[in-house]
Amino acid sequence: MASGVTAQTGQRRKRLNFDERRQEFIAAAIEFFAEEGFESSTRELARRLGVTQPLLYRYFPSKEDLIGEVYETVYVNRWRDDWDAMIADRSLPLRERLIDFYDSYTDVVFRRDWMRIFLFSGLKGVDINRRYLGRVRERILDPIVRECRHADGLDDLTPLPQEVEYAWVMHGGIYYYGVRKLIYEGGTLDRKRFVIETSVDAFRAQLSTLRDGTSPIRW
Amino acid sequence: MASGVTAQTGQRRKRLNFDERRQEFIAAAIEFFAEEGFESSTRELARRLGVTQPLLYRYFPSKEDLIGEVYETVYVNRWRDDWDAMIADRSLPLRERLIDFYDSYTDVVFRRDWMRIFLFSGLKGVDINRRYLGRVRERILDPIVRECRHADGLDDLTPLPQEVEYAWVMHGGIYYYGVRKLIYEGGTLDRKRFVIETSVDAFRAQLSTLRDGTSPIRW
DNA sequence: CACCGGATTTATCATGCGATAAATAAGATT
DNA sequence: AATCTTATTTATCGCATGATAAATCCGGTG
Repeated sequence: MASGVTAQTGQRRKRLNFDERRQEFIAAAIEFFAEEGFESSTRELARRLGVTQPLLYRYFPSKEDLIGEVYETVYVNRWRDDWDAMIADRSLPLRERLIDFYDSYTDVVFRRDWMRIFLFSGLKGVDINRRYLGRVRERILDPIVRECRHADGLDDLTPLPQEVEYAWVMHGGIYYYGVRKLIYEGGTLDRKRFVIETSVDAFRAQLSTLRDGTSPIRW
Repeated sequence: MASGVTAQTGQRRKRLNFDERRQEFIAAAIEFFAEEGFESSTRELARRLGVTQPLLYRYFPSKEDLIGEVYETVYVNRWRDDWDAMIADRSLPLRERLIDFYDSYTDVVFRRDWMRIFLFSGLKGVDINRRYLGRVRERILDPIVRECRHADGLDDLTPLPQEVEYAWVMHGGIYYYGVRKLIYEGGTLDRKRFVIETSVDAFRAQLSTLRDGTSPIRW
């Protein structure tokens, strides 16, 4: 088949420069590996792209390098830098901030490709998942706990370990809603708003009782 | 190498009957596939068992059949039938029942092999995950909500959809604690008890406000 | 001891994989 | 129009995979 003509449609395609073409391949790789797993073949990926398999090796030295680009694009590029500000903007009520943040955050992660890539790479034991979760803790959960402490009139904003652990539980509860709907049930996210509001409210209420020691467990 | 002598140690092994040998293979397959994924080779599995690869086909018609046995053993055989009774035993306080149940439930699912098998099979899109979650809902979450309604003095115990959805969130929060520790962080579960108690307490408190409509969201 | 039957291994097939080298096609440059 | 450049394809290598058939081993039985 001639170049500049896609395999599937036979349509003429504009010739892209190296970087654009590379990005096109990465985008297709995300979709492909998210659905089929990283063990799927470069031949099948090339077939879906309408090119031959050796062409991929013109743009990426190895399959593992291509997968690395997939990680980078999904985990790093989709992270939104305004999340910090959303959480910390004290001109708004804390409840509103947390709900707005999780609305925005789940717009990013409640996507089939994001979740499946995350699950696949986590099972491979790649270090990037650990790094991502470290970032969640530092830039999301710690700040949330700090804002809660501030809203509750505490002077020392330093998060207690049990506060962070419980923030993980709230976070996980919301996240697992997405996993269940998108990965297991294949359904819609029409109760996302309810889940976020309920989780945030329950978290805030429980966090105080956790702190002032009325909870039966202390560390 | 002669039969009855393991490949690795050269030790003599007692000759097992067909069913015992089969179970031995399944147990090894669980460990192996949990760690390496279902795409890993039957040759490597056989190597770890100290037998040759074609021997597996004496006990299982195909790799897919062996994997089916893995599912069956992990999902069905490890389910404990006394969980229903633990949740419904009204001679004990509800809080205690829920905590005891989740202690027991997480003893089963907070295991690296269980979780990884579940994640791998879920990503494969096998139907067994959906069936498992259906069972969780019917035999765990619905009963929990019913017991909460009973404890709150309601006559109609029929769970409302938002009650069940929120029960899923609590369940997911606890579950995700295990995933995070066992899959991503590779750490210990030393805060399991705290996570369960906090989640259960927050759930019970939030469930009432959810029900009597003080929550800002209604369906 | 001789023999039978099932457990296990050896040998092999067809297929698919990641990767590389060489040939070709097509747009850009002069 | 002729030439250069590079994107893309064709051909191929070495290796691993799931699966099958035939040979071999070995414990149990007479």
